[in-house]
Amino acid sequence: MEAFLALAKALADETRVRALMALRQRELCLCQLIELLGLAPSTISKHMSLLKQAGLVVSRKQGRWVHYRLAPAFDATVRVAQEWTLEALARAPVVRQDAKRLRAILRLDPTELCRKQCV
Amino acid sequence: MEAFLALAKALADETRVRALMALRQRELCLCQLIELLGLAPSTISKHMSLLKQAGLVVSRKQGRWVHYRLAPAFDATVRVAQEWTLEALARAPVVRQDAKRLRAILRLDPTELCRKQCV
DNA sequence: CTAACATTTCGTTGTTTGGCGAAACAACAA
DNA sequence: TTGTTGTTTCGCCAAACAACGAAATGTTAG
Repeated sequence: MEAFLALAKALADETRVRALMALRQRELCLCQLIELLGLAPSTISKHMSLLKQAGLVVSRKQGRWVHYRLAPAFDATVRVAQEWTLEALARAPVVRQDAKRLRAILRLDPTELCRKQCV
Repeated sequence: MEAFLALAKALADETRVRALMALRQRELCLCQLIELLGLAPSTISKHMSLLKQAGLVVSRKQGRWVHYRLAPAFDATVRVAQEWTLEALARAPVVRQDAKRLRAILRLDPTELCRKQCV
């Protein structure tokens, strides 16, 4: 029950599901998610931490950067939650818009991107 | 996105998913859910209203009583949400205990139940 | 009609949650 | 070392939410 509620709560916030959808194709580092979602670093960090605790994403530290990607779901409940979300939101306007903006963000140099955010 | 978030939020509360699980086999009237879940009538009513708005349950008015049952899910997103929940929580201790208590509630003599039992 | 009763709505209260900024932390660079 | 930088933690505030009781609603019984 606890694990299920953690999943449902993780999916009950628009910012978090937008982040989740952005990870569909590739892993992203926190600064890229910050740029995409337009919220404070501490806020995004907290959201990603919640998604991680629920088992929906995993993180990988590479130097100073933390990369997030969809969790390989060994657990059936997590896998169904992921599939449910991906399927339900694939055509949502916000998600499509994010996908477009993400392509632009990925064209930028990650280092420059982070520097830009520090201003 | 709105409909998805309504579903996720509806499933992000233990009382509501317990109610949902109790409706697996048969429809129940509000007073039976009140008895099962042990909360105030107004609280349960509000929870059921939320589940209904999300599309997870439907209600049927019969006399003074309102019966709730799982919604026949024509919408794929709703159906997957229902299946995800039913599958994930089928073996949860609280849910099993509720199922047991529910059998007792359904066995109670209507007269003794005064305000709680439905015909 | 009036009374009784199941349910809903409304207003209040205490808790949870999402947001931010400042400071702490961690990893690299000079 | 010292400074820079990406991320996280902490403390705070405002909004959202779950719970209750009282009052309103709607329905059947007398």
